[in-house]
Amino acid sequence: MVKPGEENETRNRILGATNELFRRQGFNGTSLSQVVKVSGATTGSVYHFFPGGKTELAAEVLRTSGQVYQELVEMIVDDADDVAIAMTDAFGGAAAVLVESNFIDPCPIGTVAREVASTHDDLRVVAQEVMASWVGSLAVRFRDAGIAADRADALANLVVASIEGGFVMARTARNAEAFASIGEMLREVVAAELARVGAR
Amino acid sequence: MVKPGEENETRNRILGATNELFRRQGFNGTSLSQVVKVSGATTGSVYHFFPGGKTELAAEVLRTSGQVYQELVEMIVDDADDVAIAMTDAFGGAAAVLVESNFIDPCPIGTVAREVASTHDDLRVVAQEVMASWVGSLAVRFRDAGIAADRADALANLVVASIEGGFVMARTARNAEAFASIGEMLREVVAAELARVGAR
DNA sequence: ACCTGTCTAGAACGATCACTCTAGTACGAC
DNA sequence: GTCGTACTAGAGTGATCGTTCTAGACAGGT
Repeated sequence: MVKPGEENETRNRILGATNELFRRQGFNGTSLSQVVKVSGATTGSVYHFFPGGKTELAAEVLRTSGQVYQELVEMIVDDADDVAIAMTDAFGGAAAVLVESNFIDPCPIGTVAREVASTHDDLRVVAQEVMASWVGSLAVRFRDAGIAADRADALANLVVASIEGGFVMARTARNAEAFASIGEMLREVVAAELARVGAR
Repeated sequence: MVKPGEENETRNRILGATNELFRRQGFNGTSLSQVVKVSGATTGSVYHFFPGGKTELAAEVLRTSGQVYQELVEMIVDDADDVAIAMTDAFGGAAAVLVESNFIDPCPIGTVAREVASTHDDLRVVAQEVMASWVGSLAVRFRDAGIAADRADALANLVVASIEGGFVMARTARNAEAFASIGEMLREVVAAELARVGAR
């Protein structure tokens, strides 16, 4: 019996395996038989924990991994000397992860979102909520640094788009140099904005 | 009998149908039976023109649509008053296409690239060549506007990443406002770079 | 001891996948 | 006319897909 709030180990193994498989192959490229094999669970367990099947499983993967990424970025920003430096910290860290993982996609959300946006509206909405949350979280921190609300929103959108696009490019080229250089450009852009508002 | 260099109509219908299907559903989400149905061709014709099957068909779609996009962007840049204005022109145009097409993906390359980068290395290489060509084409135009080579490269990478990431966000949110705002931010970034080199 | 609910186990289902194969049509060359 | 090539046509292949289903294991609560 699992107490409320407590996490089930098999369920977590299924989520972890699916996350990794999505990052390599996307949603349509990943079969439940692969999930069963990699996670070490059985078909029965998968449908026990995710009665809605592959779609429900995917939704949960997007939500959990979206939150992990948000918390990671927030930690990086809050630990940095200012929000401009945080850009190179975040992009540099992600670049290192890309190289270490042999250019597996660092994040399943962008891939899955683009695959299913026209075919699985429920998954599209989940991905949209996750991305909106990222943008909102970043915008708050830009505002806290003294940047006006509308500029903070525009900046946050640019940063999130650059991360997603940078993942595509780095993964495709199997090379993270361009990715790191994007982080450096964003550092300059944010720094210029901070200088404009005479901040910090 | 098709003369050399002449284009075959059925082949083009197959390519066009596959392009559209990839933009809605990606590579793994699109079946050859769908391609056959939408194009009005037959399985025999598909394998006649693309003996390598789905992979060869996909490679050809990526190449042709990559070239179309490159020529479009080059036209926009060359028609604009300067490379900064070209940013809002390009992003504004793409935003309009997004809305008109009901947020079908404007471009199959990013989606397919991310799906298959770990599983179909030949397709990954094709996508990489296409993206590298985009970056190169943009970088040349930034250099022509007086921007130093390394800055031009970094700027071009940022722009291409922002386009790809912007597509993901707009398609997921079914809303192109953030996409257009990214174009405006890039216009400012490029304009600042032009001002720095005292150009044009 | 015996429920009850949670979770595991995996065979089986019909549908669909990418792909192959054989047969046929259309047409220019000669 | 009759060849050869380009192309169309679609039934058939085995494999694998997402999902369902039945059966059983294991744990408290009573």
